[in-house]
Amino acid sequence: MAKDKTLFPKVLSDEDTKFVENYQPTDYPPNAVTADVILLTIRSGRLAVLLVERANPPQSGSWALPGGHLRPEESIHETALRELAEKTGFAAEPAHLEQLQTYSTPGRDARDSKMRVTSVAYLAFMPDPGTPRAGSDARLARFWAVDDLPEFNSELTCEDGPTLAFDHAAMLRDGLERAASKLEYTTLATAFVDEQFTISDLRRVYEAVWRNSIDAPNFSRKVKSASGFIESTGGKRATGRAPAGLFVKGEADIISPPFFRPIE
Amino acid sequence: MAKDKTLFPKVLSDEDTKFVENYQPTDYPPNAVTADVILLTIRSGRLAVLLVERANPPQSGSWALPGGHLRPEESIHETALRELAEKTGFAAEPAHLEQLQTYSTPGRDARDSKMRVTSVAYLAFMPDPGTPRAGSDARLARFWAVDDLPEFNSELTCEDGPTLAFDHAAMLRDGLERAASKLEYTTLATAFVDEQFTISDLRRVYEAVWRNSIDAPNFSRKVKSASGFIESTGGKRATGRAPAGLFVKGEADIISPPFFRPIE
DNA sequence: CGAATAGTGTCTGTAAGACACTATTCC
DNA sequence: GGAATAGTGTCTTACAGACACTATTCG
Repeated sequence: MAKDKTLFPKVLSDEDTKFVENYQPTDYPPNAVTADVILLTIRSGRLAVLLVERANPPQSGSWALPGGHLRPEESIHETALRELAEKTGFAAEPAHLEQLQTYSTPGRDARDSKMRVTSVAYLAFMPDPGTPRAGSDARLARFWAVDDLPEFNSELTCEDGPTLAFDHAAMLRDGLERAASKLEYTTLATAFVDEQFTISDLRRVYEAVWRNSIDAPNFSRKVKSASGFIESTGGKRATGRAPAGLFVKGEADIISPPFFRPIE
Repeated sequence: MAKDKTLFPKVLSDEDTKFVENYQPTDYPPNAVTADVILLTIRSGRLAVLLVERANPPQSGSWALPGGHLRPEESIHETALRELAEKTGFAAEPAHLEQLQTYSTPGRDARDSKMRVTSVAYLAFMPDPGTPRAGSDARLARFWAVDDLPEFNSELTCEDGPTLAFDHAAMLRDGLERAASKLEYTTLATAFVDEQFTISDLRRVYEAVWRNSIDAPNFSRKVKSASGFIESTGGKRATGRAPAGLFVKGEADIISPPFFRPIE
């Protein structure tokens, strides 16, 4: 189809072939491109983000989102997945990974005086994957509940938890907003829970991400009537007090009509 | 405030100062970072996008979104504004400019074999600014109605209009979707009209971007009841048959409750 | 039994969309 | 008058949210 032709022109014009042959990358100002990943999960009913303690400069010793440099042969999306695996030792890919935004303000990285560093932030969701193990140039890797981060909870001070390196606090802020908004009109809440889940599991995802409480009866009816959101397995889980129906994700990606956050 | 500290660390640690001093950009694979702008406007009731005919390789002679390289001292946002001004000669900045997405698939640019080219796409809205004049490395610059582009109208063939260079068709597709969705929950439709406008002007923006027709009576009531969307100037415009009330943009940026596109 | 959770039914307010109807201007 | 546009009123349907109520399990 035509899309392939524009995306990957297999045949270059003679002019372009010559142009590329004579092209000297060193004639241009140097740039670095990196991917940083905001991996969110739900732990004990609280929204948590994966952070690593940096082992190397710049900002060695401070906490940051896992990330690293684009390699010549990979897409930036692949960079995000690779860095996540390297820095945390998770075998499983996140249930959802999407590009968030690109950050390039001059001065955001100490190296900017010699080479501009442009970072593409990615947003990822997955069920609680347990404890990460720090890899490559990370000293530590762990999940932090978002409201245990001083920059996201005005009741805490810098002494109470990590403050973030670079502009990663801004990235996280944008990621949290995107996550909250995505739950409104997509079925991505299911990316936070196991393959089989109860409606209450799903409701707790919404409550953690939206930081509010939701009327359980109304939520239950809404989810069941949104076509393609969830499908009953017929099974029951007796973990709580009353046995709850078990469900799996349906085929739909979009909720119609959307669920709305209460207006703040 | 804390945000400034993380974004622009004025004081580097000794370790970081040393690290930056010893940093050799040429030790790393070369990268280029560019900004490409999807500038949308409404012309004769139709949604139109600004394209330039490329004067230089790669893909010289084909039509593309205006764009160019990040310079060492500027943010990528500033690159977008600068390239737009250079390539089209518009004195006025667009009424709205936001980052859309970053494109980095290997092979998207012929130069990728020597240096990866990562492009940050921007989405811009403005009232019809008249005819652009081609500047810097553009042979021609003009607006194209989106449904005069063969890649966006299945009834046209390549003979009937320009097909887009690189992956710019994918960018435009994403931009159109973003624009349509932004009109649902923001007041950005006002970025397409002059400072003073009638409710029908605003409705025609929605109709052009959403590619549908909207019931005028319902639209009128909805816009007027959405607090902060528009404010009456008291004036009237007699251009049409019946005189229509004139309005300016209100202080709100978000429409609550949102306007919804009809489900396709 | 009492507490906690799962799930039902029912009511109210708000808003979207359909559409009949009136008002104003230009030809 | 007739066509085009601007703007009103009103009706139906749908859904969000409040909340009373029942059912099931564990301590």
